[in-house]
Amino acid sequence: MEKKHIEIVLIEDEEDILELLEYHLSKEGYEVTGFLSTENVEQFLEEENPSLMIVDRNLPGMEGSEFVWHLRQLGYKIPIIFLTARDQEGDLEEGFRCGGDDYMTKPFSTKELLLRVEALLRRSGITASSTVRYKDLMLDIQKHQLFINGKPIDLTNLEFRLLHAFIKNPKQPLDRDFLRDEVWGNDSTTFHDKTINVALNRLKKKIDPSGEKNYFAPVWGIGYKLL
Amino acid sequence: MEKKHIEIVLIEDEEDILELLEYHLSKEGYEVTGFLSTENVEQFLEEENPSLMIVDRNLPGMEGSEFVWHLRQLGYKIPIIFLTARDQEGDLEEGFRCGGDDYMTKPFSTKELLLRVEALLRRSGITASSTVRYKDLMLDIQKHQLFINGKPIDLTNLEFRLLHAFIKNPKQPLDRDFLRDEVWGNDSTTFHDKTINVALNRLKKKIDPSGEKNYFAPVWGIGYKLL
DNA sequence: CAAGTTGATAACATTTTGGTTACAAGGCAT
DNA sequence: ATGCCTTGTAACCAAAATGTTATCAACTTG
Repeated sequence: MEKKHIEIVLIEDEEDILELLEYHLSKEGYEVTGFLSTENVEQFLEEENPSLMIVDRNLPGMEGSEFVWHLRQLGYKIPIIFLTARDQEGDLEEGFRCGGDDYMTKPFSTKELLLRVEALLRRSGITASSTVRYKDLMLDIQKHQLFINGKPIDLTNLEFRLLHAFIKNPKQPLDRDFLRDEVWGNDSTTFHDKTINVALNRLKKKIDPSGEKNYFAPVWGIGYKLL
Repeated sequence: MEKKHIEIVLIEDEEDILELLEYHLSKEGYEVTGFLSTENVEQFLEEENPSLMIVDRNLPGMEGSEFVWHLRQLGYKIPIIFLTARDQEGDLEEGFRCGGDDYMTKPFSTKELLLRVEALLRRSGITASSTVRYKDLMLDIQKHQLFINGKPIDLTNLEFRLLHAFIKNPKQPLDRDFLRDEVWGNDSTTFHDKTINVALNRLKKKIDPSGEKNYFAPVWGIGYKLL
């Protein structure tokens, strides 16, 4: 698996399990840092900026949930998955209450953990894949390349930013001010009314020359929306 | 439990379970809308703007995961929790792959479901529904769109502002000066008496062409009110 | 009921906004 | 520098929204 450049912190006092999880997560392309206790983790968080944490509830010294609560108090918003050997509801509730996002009971399947990691990263807006899709449009963020039903379409820089803005907010009317900020940058003092019209027109013509797909619809007096 | 003004959609074909979950979620203060199949759900999503969906994987007609995949293709980002009676890893993987955020296997504890709902809402940043309602009128502020009994009605900008002013102050006579300020903006120096009449007339005709609903009533010498 | 005032409605005029095209200015690679 | 590509600007037209005016109906008051 290729590198994803997504950092995951793993806190687990049973060394076997720690190593096993490190192995599987690394194999998936995540950059994993393992800890046997909560010690030094806070310092690590100050320096690095990991995307997700997997924490055992049952740790020596400070309890996992207590530690997470502490982090949340400090303002850390990092997504957290709890692991636990116990299965009582009280524990589960405590785990969620202190700010956990997901909770898995040992023994669990590695596959499920990986899926939950992925889902949580997705929901948190940390995209492993560098592509965004909408209907038959697929936008490769890194390559600045659009694919329509797999067919590559070259976009200019402006067209790319514009389409990206719309795909990020599908079905929503985006008003002209928003688009000006998002696509052109708010620094422009002189900004002509029709600049957006023309830019969108060019984009429409490029991604749908025959005009049969109707990707965009004008919202009168507001702006445009992606259907 | 007091109202939270958070809307949850529930799709589950076993009526017992549907009712049970509706009961528990309502008791927590959520506004729940239950469906026995995926039918009509898409239309519902167009009109309302729920914050979360709970979907059975095993539905008559369209599979739950297939349906969710479909929604994701259309650009819906709504958080989704899957329910399933099955327990094979393949199913679980499919559930996450098609865009689910969490996955619970029946039988599960209601408590855990509630906790997971809460955690997912927290992580998603709860979107307070941007709608205003009055009787069978529902105004979606973000979409700039009016729905009457679920049927979308396109409004012009002026009509939208006008109706918004009335829905914000239902049953209250709004005088012409107030409406001028609120809807037209107080900067207009030349403002004809009949402008408001004509504008409201157009609005009335658009939202109630047959004139049977009688949304508005004139208040002689003052202005109008929404009944 | 009569007169005056206000509202409803329809037709028309004006203004605002979007679509489209052509052209010009600037950037970038050869 | 030359030529191509990108992007902004302007001009024009079309469409939509909104304003204006005129006429008639409804209401209020004496």
